[in-house]
Amino acid sequence: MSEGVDRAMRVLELLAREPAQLGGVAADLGVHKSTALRLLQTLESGGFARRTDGGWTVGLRLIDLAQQALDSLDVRAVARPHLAALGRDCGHTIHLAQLVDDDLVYVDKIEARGQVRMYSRIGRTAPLHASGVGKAVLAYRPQLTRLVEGGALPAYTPATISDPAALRAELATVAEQGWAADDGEFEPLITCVAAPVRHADGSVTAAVSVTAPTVVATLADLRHLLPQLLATTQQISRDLGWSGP
Amino acid sequence: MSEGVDRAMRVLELLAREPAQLGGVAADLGVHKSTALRLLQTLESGGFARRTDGGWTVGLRLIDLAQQALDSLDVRAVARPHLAALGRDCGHTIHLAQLVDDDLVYVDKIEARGQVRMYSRIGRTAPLHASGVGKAVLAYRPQLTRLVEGGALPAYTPATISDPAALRAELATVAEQGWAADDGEFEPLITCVAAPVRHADGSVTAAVSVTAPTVVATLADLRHLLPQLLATTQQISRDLGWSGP
DNA sequence: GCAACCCGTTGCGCTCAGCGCAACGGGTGT
DNA sequence: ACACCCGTTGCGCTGAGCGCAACGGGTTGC
Repeated sequence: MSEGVDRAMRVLELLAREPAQLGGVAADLGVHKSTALRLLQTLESGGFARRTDGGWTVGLRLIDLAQQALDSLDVRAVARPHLAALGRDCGHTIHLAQLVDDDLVYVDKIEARGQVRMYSRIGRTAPLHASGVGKAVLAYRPQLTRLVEGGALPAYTPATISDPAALRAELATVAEQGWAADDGEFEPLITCVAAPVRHADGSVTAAVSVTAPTVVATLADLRHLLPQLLATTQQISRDLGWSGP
Repeated sequence: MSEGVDRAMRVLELLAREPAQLGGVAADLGVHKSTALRLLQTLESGGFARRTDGGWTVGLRLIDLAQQALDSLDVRAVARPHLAALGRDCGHTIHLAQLVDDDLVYVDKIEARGQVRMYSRIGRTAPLHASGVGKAVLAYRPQLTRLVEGGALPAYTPATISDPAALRAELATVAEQGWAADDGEFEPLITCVAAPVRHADGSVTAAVSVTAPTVVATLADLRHLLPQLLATTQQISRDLGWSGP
């Protein structure tokens, strides 16, 4: 474990939240100002941090590298045009989430018209038991389902499914119908429908969702979009080499 | 200068390009495998690197932090809905580039329908003398123009303006007409029109462009979109607090 | 089935990279 | 003019981090 590198990551976590002055960085790390300064100077030399009027902020090289890493994800590259088309057709926010180890991470997002604020952001994880994309993936991964059921099922809203038996029943329904819904289970007043994306070998490691605030579209409204959603995820799956049902 | 942190940044540069095995990382850094392994383990503990079947790759925490840093850019948040609307209206790729110190960096991009490959990517810098957004910013920043003219003006294509006097004349035209064009000056067969974005104090530190391959739209075609582009950049400027001409 | 090879990994002794301290220059506020 | 705070640098000291040697495991070739 490298102490300097650990500190550097903590600095970047801090600066991503908001710019900070040297004294604030030193205090946050619990080191002398000269130590913090040298660390920031090193990060600056690599483009990972930069100076602003107010102090220090995240450097653009970090942003460039992150974008490069995102662009190299196969699923995202293949899915992008399909997601864009679906977004144009239905006018709602579209998400693509991919399983990474045991976490489901948003890797693409087509935002709807108008300023709709929601939790999801590229790079953030989706709760497996309390999101449409999460349930759309869990329904086809029994081993991961057991892992999730064996852990805590936090109740984010009154609608969250926190009972393992209820979750199992819900996932059986999802598997049967081929899609999942989220009716305010993670964020109140945000609903979505989601469907799984299959890899060439048929395994499910990603999912797509159509999401909207309930003032814009109710779950019933979104269900009308299931044909387009399913067509989209099947097309993405075929483009990934899946030979179909 | 922290050697460990410097190495960590170099590892991330490597992994963003493509996943690598431990031996490859050690060789690239010029250190022992045990040293490289400990460094990777540290990065993994912070979520900046993760293991894959093939070795090591960039971790999703890095992507999340980068997205968070992007989301905190005022210009981007304000501009986003306007760029989306412009993209819908004209059907071409829209860029937002912001000046950071003396570099102009793409901070947002609305991609057109269809798979159009071009150099620009969020996080990458645009060449100031050889791009529409670059010239749209330079035209209003005499000091930066002097800096650019005093340096090299690389010729990326036969159309690149490499002569300082010719660039000065071009920038005078841009200032007069209020917009810039790029007719294959950076990438052959890629054209755009661009206009500056003003901050509350009237200064120019960002620009928006409408870009297309010439097989899709010629420069003459894009010029027809100038009214919408100018309306968009003026609206963004007003939303940033600019009181107008 | 066995040997050779390569991978990732860990414990440990040694040393120099990185630490905090003290001092500095500069800007701001009273 | 003085006090305060900021960012910054040189330097002596020490423990964090280095490479080495050895390990376990998987794969390949014979």
